[in-house]
Amino acid sequence: MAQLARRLGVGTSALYNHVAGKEEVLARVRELVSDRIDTAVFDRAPFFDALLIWARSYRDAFARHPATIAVFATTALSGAARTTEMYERVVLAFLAAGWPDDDVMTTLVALENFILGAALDAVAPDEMFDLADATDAPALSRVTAAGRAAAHGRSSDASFEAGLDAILTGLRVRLARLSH
Amino acid sequence: MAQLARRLGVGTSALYNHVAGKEEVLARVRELVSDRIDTAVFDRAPFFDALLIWARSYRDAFARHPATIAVFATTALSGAARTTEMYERVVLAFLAAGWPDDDVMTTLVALENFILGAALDAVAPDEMFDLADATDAPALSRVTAAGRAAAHGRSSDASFEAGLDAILTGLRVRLARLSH
DNA sequence: ACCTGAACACCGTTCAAGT
DNA sequence: ACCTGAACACCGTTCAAGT
Repeated sequence: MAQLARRLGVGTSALYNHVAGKEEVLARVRELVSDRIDTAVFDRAPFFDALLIWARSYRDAFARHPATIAVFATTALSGAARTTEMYERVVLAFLAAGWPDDDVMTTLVALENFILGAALDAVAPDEMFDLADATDAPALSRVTAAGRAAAHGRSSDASFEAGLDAILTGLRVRLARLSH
Repeated sequence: MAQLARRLGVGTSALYNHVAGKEEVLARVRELVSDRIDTAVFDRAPFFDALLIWARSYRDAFARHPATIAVFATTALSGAARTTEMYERVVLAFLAAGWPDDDVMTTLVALENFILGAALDAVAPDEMFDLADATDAPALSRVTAAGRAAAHGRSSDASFEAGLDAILTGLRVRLARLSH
């Protein structure tokens, strides 16, 4: 709140004329994040293709607000109407794809878990491992170097795409299994 | 620090005789978490079976320290020898399974992203959606109710298992593809 | 309707002073 | 070697006072 007020060139207490407190500010930021998630894609693309686009926009939207990811992941969404709207659209896409009612949320949350974890990783420093420890971990330092050389651009992007590809492959299998 | 000192029945400043600051405390907790992750399983079980056990113990270990998940996911590990040790063991298992050098870290981090996201979800309240918003989102509230009825126990566990199953299925396909 | 400024109960960190 | 207690620069929130 202090930081926000400073950015606005105003006293901290002035904020309380507009919001109830820190919690409301976070709830509103969550709405801004939700607005950036592309749900319209479910209208124009096949389910699994749309899921890929949706997941990418989801991660990007959250990565714009690093400090809030953990808060949002663990805080119940109350008074976040536009976020609920986003969920409703995705749930409808799952159902239209033939997903069984009792497995939609389980699967959606599983996918979300990966997306939020990847959003955290996206805002992490690219160099997670010290060179100091490298001598004690030869295999780790070797594959880290090999991975960095292979991945053009941010390695966090490569991990996100790899994980997303894997989980969507697995979900195709899951859907086939569930609708035996 | 204040909370920790209070728990120890000591003044806050007394802590600085033992640790350099808050950051060192967090680094040490990270080591405690790493110690709880089962890496020995890679010695006694086939790769993908071991990966399943490892991932479960990883999530459980982190879920024990909710407040630290986001910090650990975004903070470089310096002076975390036992955490590096954990990574080294897992990397060796990937290599032994025939994983190509330049794709080990990409895949490992992808899997970790899911695990950390699931750990965040595990400490979140079980009721994420208000009943108030339910009227505006009929499909969401229907599948939420159906999911809760189907999942015996915590729904976050069901999501973790579903996601883990999907991602491991996808990784089997990925390994087969990479070693064409 | 919206701001300021003082006040309160908190933080993490430092440092002189004690034993 | 390890603690206390005061001090400092921060937090989020409340409230009386101003315009």
